[in-house]
Amino acid sequence: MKPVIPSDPTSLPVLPEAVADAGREESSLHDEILARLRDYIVEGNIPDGGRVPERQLCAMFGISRTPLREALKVLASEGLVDLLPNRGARVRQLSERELRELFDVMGGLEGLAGRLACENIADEEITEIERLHYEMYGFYLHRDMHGYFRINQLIHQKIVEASRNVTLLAAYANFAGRIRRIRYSANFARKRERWGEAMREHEIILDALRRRAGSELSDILFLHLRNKQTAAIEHLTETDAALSPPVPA
Amino acid sequence: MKPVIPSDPTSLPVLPEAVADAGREESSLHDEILARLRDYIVEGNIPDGGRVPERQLCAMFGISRTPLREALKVLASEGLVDLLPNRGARVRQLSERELRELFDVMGGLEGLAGRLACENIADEEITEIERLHYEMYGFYLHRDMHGYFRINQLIHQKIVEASRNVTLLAAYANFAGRIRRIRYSANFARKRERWGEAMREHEIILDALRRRAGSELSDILFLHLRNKQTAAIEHLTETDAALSPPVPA
DNA sequence: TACCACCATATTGCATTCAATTTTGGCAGA
DNA sequence: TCTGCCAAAATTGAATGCAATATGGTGGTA
Repeated sequence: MKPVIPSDPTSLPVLPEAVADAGREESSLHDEILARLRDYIVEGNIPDGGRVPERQLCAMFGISRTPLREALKVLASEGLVDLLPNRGARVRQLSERELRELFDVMGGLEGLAGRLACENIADEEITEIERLHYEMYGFYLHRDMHGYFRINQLIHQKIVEASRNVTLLAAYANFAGRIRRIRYSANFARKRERWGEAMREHEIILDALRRRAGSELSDILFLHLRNKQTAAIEHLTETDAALSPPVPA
Repeated sequence: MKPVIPSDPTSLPVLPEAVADAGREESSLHDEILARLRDYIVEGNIPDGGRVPERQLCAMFGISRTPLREALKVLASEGLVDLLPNRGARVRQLSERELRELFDVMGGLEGLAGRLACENIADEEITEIERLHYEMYGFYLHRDMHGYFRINQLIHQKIVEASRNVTLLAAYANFAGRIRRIRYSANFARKRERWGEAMREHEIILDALRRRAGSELSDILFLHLRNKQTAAIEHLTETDAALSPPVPA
């Protein structure tokens, strides 16, 4: 008398987790679905502006429509999808303007994080970030973009964590999720010259953090994100123009 | 065979809107319920940490549990309520720590708004804010706290709007909603000395805005909110100690 | 041939229903 | 009287069903 019978594997592609997670009778199916659906969308499995077919996803996840619809409402409030009355959900496609806005908000949040971090960070955390910084510098010298980016993300994450503000951390994660789709493609957009510039900015960031100059760190972090914004927008408009004609509403 | 029979008015208090809104067959019932429920909670109709009784609210709003539960999920993602598995929703009671964090995030967002406003604000908008500023100063001189506060909120709102960033505007509104309950009670917490201090800060804010000194404005706005934070926390701990013993989980 | 009206189908929104977990009340035993 | 346990009631989580709206296709007319 299992409550959820995983949908017939022969009829529709069932994601592996649908079966694998049967073991962990944790808390709520809703949260599970929410996280899975968010990942599914963020990872780009549905084209920009494409419909999010309720019934199909239900079959895929092996659940009924109720928890899926709840998850969709939450994702809509997070800004990942648009919910048209009586016309279903569509994955929200970010206009260039929204992308700019998101980067600016991320910049503001990181700036805030830096300011707060200067108040609260422990010396050994600074040491850890210094270590990461030099590790990243190594990747820069070896022109290892992948490694560079991994450490880069980690440093920013460490700064946000050092703010000791879990509310900020959650908001940051939320906004980061919204641009993650873009970031995937923009990761390797960095022109060489921008790369060096970013590296220099990171040195200033580290310096300000060492001196615990909150206001200064706030400024440089915002500017750092602004420059990321510019690079991402440039990359996006280039690839957009090359690849995808505007999707009809 | 009407699908929804509005609950018997004699049995439970039905909010007036439940009947009044029958006329405007607008879009989704869900959004309507979401907004109404959010207001209902924000306005403090449910005690801090108290249970949010699904069935009772359904009766009150005259709907079934499905849309209400959807709304609850969204409110949970907004941080207004906690959702305990199999144990229903409780209005999230803000710890002092969370309150501090929220004020800091608000400060960060306002600081960001100020920075962006300096880039984008039109001259006539500055003139308008100046006008509001002097109007507020009048209320200050006449010791009219209510009027002062109204204009104060308006000025901050105008700055956020001048950022020309609707994403930021939405995030700001979200966080503002979370502390609105507190603000209601903290509105009149301002000590006289703090009041003068706030007024001086506002003059610096206006000055930085006039000179479009973004980084400077960002700093002062954050500090301004920090001072508000301190005042609110002081007020809250005072009244908390006086009025309410800690609510058991 | 192009355009519009109309009908069949699919999809969505919400209510209802059912299973499962928690909570409560009571009872027995210490 | 207090404690532990068990059963009944209440409440939640998820599935299903039904009405309303959108979608897509067909036929008729200009």
